[in-house]
Amino acid sequence: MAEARAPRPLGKGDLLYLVDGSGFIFRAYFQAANRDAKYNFRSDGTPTGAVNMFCAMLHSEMGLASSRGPTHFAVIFDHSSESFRNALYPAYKANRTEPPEDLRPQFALIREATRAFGLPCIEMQGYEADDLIATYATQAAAAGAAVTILSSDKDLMQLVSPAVHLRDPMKKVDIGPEEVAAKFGVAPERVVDVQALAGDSVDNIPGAPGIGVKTAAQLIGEYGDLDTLLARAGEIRQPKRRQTLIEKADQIRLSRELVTLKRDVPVETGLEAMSLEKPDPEALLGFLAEMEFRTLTSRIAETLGAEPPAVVPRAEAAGGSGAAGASSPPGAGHAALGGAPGARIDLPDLEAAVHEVVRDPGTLEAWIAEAREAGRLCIDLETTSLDEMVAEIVGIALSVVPGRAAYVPVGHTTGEGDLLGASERVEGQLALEDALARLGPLLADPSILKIGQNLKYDMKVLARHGLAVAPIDDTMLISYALDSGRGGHGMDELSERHLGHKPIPIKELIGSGKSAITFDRVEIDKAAGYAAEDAEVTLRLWHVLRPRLAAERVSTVYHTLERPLVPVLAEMERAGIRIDRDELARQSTRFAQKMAEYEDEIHKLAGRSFNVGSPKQLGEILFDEQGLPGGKKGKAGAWGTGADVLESLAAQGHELPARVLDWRQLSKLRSTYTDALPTHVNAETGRVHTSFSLAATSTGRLASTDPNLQNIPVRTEEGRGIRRAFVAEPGNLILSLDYSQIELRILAHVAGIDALKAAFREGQDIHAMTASEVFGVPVEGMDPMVRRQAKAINFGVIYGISAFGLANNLRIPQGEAKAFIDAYFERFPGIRDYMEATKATARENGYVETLFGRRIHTPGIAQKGPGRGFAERAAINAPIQGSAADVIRRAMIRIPEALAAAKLSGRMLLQVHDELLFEVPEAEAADTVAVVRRVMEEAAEPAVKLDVPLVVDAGQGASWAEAH
DNA sequence: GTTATCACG
DNA sequence: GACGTACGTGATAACA
Repeated sequence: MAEARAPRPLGKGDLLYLVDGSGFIFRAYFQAANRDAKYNFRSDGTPTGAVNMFCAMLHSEMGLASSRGPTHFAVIFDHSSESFRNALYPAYKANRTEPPEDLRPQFALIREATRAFGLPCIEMQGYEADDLIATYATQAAAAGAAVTILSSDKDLMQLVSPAVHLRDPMKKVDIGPEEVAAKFGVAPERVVDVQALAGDSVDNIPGAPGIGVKTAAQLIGEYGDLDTLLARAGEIRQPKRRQTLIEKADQIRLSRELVTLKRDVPVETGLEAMSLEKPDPEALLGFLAEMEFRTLTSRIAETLGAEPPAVVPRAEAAGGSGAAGASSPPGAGHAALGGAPGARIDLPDLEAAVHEVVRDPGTLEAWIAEAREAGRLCIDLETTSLDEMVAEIVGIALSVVPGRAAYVPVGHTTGEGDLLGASERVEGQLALEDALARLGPLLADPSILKIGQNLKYDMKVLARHGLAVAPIDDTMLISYALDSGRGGHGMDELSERHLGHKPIPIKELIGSGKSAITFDRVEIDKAAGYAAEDAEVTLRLWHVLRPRLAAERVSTVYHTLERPLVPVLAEMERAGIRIDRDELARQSTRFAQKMAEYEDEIHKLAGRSFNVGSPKQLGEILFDEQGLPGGKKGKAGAWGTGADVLESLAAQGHELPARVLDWRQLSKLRSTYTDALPTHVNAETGRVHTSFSLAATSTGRLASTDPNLQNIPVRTEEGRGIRRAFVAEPGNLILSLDYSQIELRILAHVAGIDALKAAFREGQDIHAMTASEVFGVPVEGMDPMVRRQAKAINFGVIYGISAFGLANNLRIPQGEAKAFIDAYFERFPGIRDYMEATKATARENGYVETLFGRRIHTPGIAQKGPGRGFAERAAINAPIQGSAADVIRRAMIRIPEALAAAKLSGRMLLQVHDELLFEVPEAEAADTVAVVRRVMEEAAEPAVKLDVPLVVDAGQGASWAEAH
């Protein structure tokens, strides 16, 4: 129950937000149009996009979740286009245009929305919103309160004072007296004088012809104020200006009257009525649900701690029939959707989609026929596990046209499984094998496009049933090609970003954490609503995203680097890699013994027992109790105990940190590798099957998960032992082929550094050569330390070098690091040029590109503050890391066919950024190396002809340790 | 769920 | 002149 509003007078310590409602409306409208105009309608056709954005903006500005938000809040609107100013000057705002057609019906709804939020909604005949804002701001400031006006209208800048600030709701910048002075060149009190002189073409204020803001500010600065200026106009040197000011004095005074806001409007609503209260959930959520804002309804229900009401699409409610089970398409659109793939079409309302549960072969065949007719099909499997190697199919969601989707349940069981696990198959489902037998030919049909979100998952599950899926289009990968760097590419995120719709969270069906159930135990009707929505949303995303590929010139990236990799990775992942569990168990035991010894020693050194694995406790021991030097607390107030800190303490001769480092290394190896890897062995295949994410990184690299096989230890002897457990089947060998220095080679190419290119062509030691050039020492008999430093510089360059970073890495003073960098740039000025050029590109375009055209967006490069340096270094690194990633992708795509053409039976197992791992029959090892090496070294061609050779090193053995 | 740490290229 | 920084990832344990 909402409490009755208690009027609370406003005074010192209070903060009043005054929203320029009319400005907000236009912002909301264009924001919505920008998002995706197609979805800005309620199911009955009422345009609601601006209402939706307006509500979202209000919600965020009210700051209900925060305690530092406003105490008072009001939204002010223009009553009509006429005001007292028209009496003064009939042409006032005469050249304003009519609001857009689809915005006009939203004005009333927006006022309704404001009231639903429980906010005063204020307007007055004869006055503009700005006058009311001026009046309230003046009153509030006089009462000692602070005021923030939410508007981007520069006419309001005259109101700014220490107590009254202006804030642009989109740009989120706060405008105080200093910012006004920066913009107008005068203090806020004199802004009207400047405006009076400069005039305003938007509002049709005449002003002084030939005088703009710059000149006006200069004149006011010189003479103090407008009256003085006009009185002493005769003194002005420039004849033309003098004449204008004398002749147009009346017009200028009139202009000032027009731009000066009225601060004494006889307002009816008092400030006390603006005290901000929590909205009445019933009224607000009711309104939002009526508008059919599903995402906003649930989000706001969450802030209010209330139950979100059901959102029932009007069209459907009016039609009277339930959604599920209806088999005829809604009147909208089927005919309109027959266009070519990716053609621009009008999508029917998402909230009104029809979800059909398919329980008999005939209905499934009807859907299959429809897909054949359309030439495409969106598919999404529901299964019992995220692990494709064990997942059982529970249901299949299909969609052919937006607006309709089907769910074919095949493996649902009774949810009431008791502790004995007794759960029975639910009646009324097609048999899995029957459904797959019918769908199989469709999925393999080369004339039918299969659309999905992360189809690699579905393809792997289907492959276990002997089904192939081709050709495909993957919305996740389309998004990745288009928008890498702009956010994630998961379906829920894409739906919110592009469709303005929040799909049903899986949590609502299966719960989360320990109490989560498997999908087969979800009721069929619930599952259908969820699954059908996913398939339909995916198809809608395809309609929205696919045309952008060509329009934004990233089709080639998608078609040559993303899509063809899907079947290749699916096969690698399905192959898996054999691990020697006994070897890992032996190592684990050895590590455990060693750790126990270290632990005893550590506790003795500390003088008491504690959890060595707790950085917090360790920090207290080292820095509070033992008082060791060099302690630094992080932002959380905890002592830093990272390896770098402990190493420097150990280097000073302290034993405790040295032992902790030893302990930590073993702890890491044991928990992450020797103990965790065996749990990932698949019961059926006896091998470990990682999953490669295609769209996880911003640069085009893959990422390996569950388990991550791209970070198996190699740098230390102890760690390298883990690789002995990655073994080939008897009679086979592990092959490892890796690109030598690929990122530096790409740098030499893109930056066009002749000396580096030549060094690579001649096969020189690139770090030694760098050292020789930078430090002026001969390569022969070089001090290994000097080479190490040059190596660090080379890596630094790839990362967007900074003196701080290099100093940290080499543990040298920052000044020395800077001298190194200066010397380096002195010798290789082209590198600095390249870095500057890359930053400039990123600033101009908002993205950088790899050699193969992959785009990596760099939002954040424009911002000020510490974030920018970050974004700049990422922008420098991205084309280099990304081009290398593209090269190995191209190689991977070609390798299966190259092996097949050479009649070689070896399998590709893993990719580790610049390395590929294979398992091959012993007899084929030499030939396989030859074929793969050739493909890898030529991978850039013919798209790009590198000025430097790519060189691939190869190794082989019974295990990864031997092959590397 | 977030943070600190550490494994890889 | 100060600020805060090497690029890109994922898994684990501790802690809240």
